[in-house]
Amino acid sequence: MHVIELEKTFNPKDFEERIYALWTSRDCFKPESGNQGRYFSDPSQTKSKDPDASDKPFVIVIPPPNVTGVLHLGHGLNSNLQDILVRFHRMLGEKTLWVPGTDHAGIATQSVVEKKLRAKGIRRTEIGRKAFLEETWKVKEEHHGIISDQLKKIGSSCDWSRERFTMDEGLSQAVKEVFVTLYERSLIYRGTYLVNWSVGVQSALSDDEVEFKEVKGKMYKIRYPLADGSGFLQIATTRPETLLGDTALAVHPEDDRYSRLHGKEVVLPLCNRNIKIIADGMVARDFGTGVVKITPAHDFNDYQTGKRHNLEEINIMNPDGTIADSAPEKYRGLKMIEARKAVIEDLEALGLFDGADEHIHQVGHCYRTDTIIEPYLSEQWFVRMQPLAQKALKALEDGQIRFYPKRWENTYSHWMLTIRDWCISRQLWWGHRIPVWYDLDSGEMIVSRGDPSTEAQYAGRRLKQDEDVLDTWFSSWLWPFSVMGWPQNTSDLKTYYPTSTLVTAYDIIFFWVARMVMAGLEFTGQVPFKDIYITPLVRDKQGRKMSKSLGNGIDPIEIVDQFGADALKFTLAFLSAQGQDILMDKESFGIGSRFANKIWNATRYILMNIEGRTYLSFKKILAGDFGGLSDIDRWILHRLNQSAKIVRQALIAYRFNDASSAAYEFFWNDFCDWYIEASKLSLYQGDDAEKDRALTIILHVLEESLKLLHPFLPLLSEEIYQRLPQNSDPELRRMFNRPEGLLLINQPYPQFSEKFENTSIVAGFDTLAELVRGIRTLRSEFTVSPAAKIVVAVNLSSLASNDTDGLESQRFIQKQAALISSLAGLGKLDWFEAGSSAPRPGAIALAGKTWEALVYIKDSIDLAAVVARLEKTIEKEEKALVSMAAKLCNPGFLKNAGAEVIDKERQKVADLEAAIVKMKHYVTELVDL
RNA sequence: GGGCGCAUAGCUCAGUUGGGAGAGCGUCUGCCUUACAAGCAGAAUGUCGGCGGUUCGAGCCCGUCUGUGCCCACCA
Repeated sequence: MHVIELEKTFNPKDFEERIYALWTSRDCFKPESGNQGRYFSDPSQTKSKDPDASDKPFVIVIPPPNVTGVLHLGHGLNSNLQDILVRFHRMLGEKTLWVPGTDHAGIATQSVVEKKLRAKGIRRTEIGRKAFLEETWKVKEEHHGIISDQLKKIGSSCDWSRERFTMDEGLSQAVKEVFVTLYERSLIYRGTYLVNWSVGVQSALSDDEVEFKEVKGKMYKIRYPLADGSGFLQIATTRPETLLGDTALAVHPEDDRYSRLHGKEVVLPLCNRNIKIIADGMVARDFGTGVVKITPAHDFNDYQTGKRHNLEEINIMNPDGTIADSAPEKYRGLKMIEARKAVIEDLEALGLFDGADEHIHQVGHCYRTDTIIEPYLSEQWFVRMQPLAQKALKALEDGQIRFYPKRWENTYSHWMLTIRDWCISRQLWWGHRIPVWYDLDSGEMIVSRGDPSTEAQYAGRRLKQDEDVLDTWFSSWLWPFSVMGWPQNTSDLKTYYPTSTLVTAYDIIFFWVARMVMAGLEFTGQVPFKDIYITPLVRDKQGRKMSKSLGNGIDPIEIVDQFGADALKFTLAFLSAQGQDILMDKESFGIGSRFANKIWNATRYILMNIEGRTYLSFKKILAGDFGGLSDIDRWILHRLNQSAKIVRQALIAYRFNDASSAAYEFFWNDFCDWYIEASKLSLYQGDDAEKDRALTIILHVLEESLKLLHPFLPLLSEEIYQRLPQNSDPELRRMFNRPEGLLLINQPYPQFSEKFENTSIVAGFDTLAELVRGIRTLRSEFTVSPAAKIVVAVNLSSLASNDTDGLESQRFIQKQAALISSLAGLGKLDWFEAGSSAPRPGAIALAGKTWEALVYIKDSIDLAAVVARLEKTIEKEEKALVSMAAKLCNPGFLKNAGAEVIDKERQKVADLEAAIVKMKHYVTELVDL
């Protein structure tokens, strides 16, 4: 065989970039490449379809990261899980597409650019909208490559030829189309309402963009003198400065304390205006004094109350958060917080301030700038959400969409049920400008897909486009179909929409997931995806979110540099238990790193042995040629078969930790620890024919393992796959009619097959493993050097009948045991009979379920320790026996448990009893020794 | 105030139809055994948060309490 040895030291840097470049150079990530879709698009294809493969393409659209952002570990996790799914489905033979792209992220990006300008002493208002946007596009272009390069660096198999940006030409078209259509369907309206105003951004926000935080504040008690001079009313407020905009006081209609005051007036302190006392059910009688100040323009409750009572709405705030001219001159221009202080001081001077109590309450903060949200009266655009929500709710009820884990469905429906209209206008420059024009003369409003100012129809009219832009999510919610070319009926749209699975974190279920379902249903009549996998959140070991301010973030690229992309990917998958946040630090990546190293070295060992060997036909070996399969071969093929089943089931159920750990356990525990060790019998001691036979099988199992592992360690598995002789040697490829090329697009995913199922072989293996472990433990107890050869007499007569196969198995196990546990030799089979109570002097007896052995160790140093250990075990087992036996005496158990269960229990008790008897027997012997 | 999670080995967590408790890391012991010391072999470690219930049988089902985290919500 053609020899390619692996470098002694595993270094992912040697191949990661090269392998990724190889994939892209062959257009592997395009759904048209390789074997993708082979089972259904080509009628002449004779290969049978994978039982787990769907006839439809498998499609994922990436949750577009912020274009000016950098990859954080959350992206790393998210992209990795998508990559695993995509690679798995690709190998199932489905046509597979993963669409990458980025989001223009209005507020975040504009802030970045503003900050940059400010560093140069420039304000955006100084350079104007046009220049500012040019600058922003420049920044976008500079940054754009960062995220995609980082995604490439972690091995993401996205189709880069289909990369999109939320503000590119096509997507802008989609946004306009949607805006105008919704307007035409009366689902978009404009009006003056109280909205969440971010003073930091100086823009309106949607309800979902407000984060409520617990704040230690004060409850101020203020006197409002009655206008008729008959006294005063005390009110309590957390925001005394809004007093300047009060237009009423309210009491509960049935509150006897105040019923005589309904309709009377109080003098608004500091403003010298009279305001009415109204009765309204919104007032809680038992809170404070039962009197509430009403400021319709600066409080959401008061706004509603104001509407009910037709109160005046006095806006006392400027967009920048300072007091407006509608307030008394003294306070104008002060920031709200400064005004608070001034108001309290002035009230105190007037004897109207009754002190303040500590008060903890929830205060809305801007999710981007973390500044306090002010309710602010302004003219904005809104989407009427209820009609959309109804459809989206029904889609969940009908089972058209499904969340993993399922509990997020409650979050989704709860949001849908309590939904309010969506404020979509933002007072920013960076974003999709609202496609509405106003005739400056007539005031007419023109909502248009095109640009009316260039259309003949509007020639000669003075038109001005709405100054505002749309909420970023107004383009994101179209993502699954806009990236496919909608509103054009493109072939991509027809082929790849609706998509299959959405992979995202729970913090954007409202912002994004829910709204995408709405938009999908409204504009395409279909849900945009069927499965929604909600990823865990990555946290530090203390359970805190990773953030810049805490400095506890982990840079995925740093991890790639230190451990390799596969180590990053494998570790994240391994730790991704469904519905459980991941707590980790840098050291956690040792899991993946060590595993990758293990795979490398196992392969290295195998490749070191191929010099001069002949690669045989695995099929023929299966058929019994070249000596056929040995028991241990049957066992590893059985385990591989089982593992393929487990991994597949886990991936289909989005159980990434189960999938990756099943593959891990198979490779490390079964393949490396046992099978490769056992192979040394053949590779070191066998004749040429045996070496060829053994190596062919081991290469086969290795290759299957690489396929199994590919979704989790794509770069490494591809690299090694390329180096296996059956793939690197053109002659072998021709001879065995093997596909040329690449693991990721040419090879099917390992699948379960009945023909490799072999439960009886598992029993044989268990005997071997038990025997070997027993001998190893003894060695360890007696501190016998691993290099020292010892003698063991083994009796396996209870293992199998005396037919040829049985004897063959016994001999095989003996040889394997001798090899794996470094024995000098083994006694003759017939030397030691079952149940013999007279072991030779100097021997220590061992026993398992189906075997007994005598281990000759002359240099025993601590017999007492062995006896003690054995006695401890006996004690433990006897306890277990008591409870198990009790079960069998329990009439209830015998009556209610199934016959099968009872039989199983009986067998277990019998086995345990026998084992205990044996152990006791050995203890006496040991003591006598 | 409502809703949803989580409490299992020193740490981080698995445990999918209820049938004698598991992994990784860490710890201890012995090994540089011609693939791997990023390794190998062996060992120790748990009233599965408390209490009660259902059941022949509960880490798993039900109730309740405690601790803890998140989401939603107009008590000024």
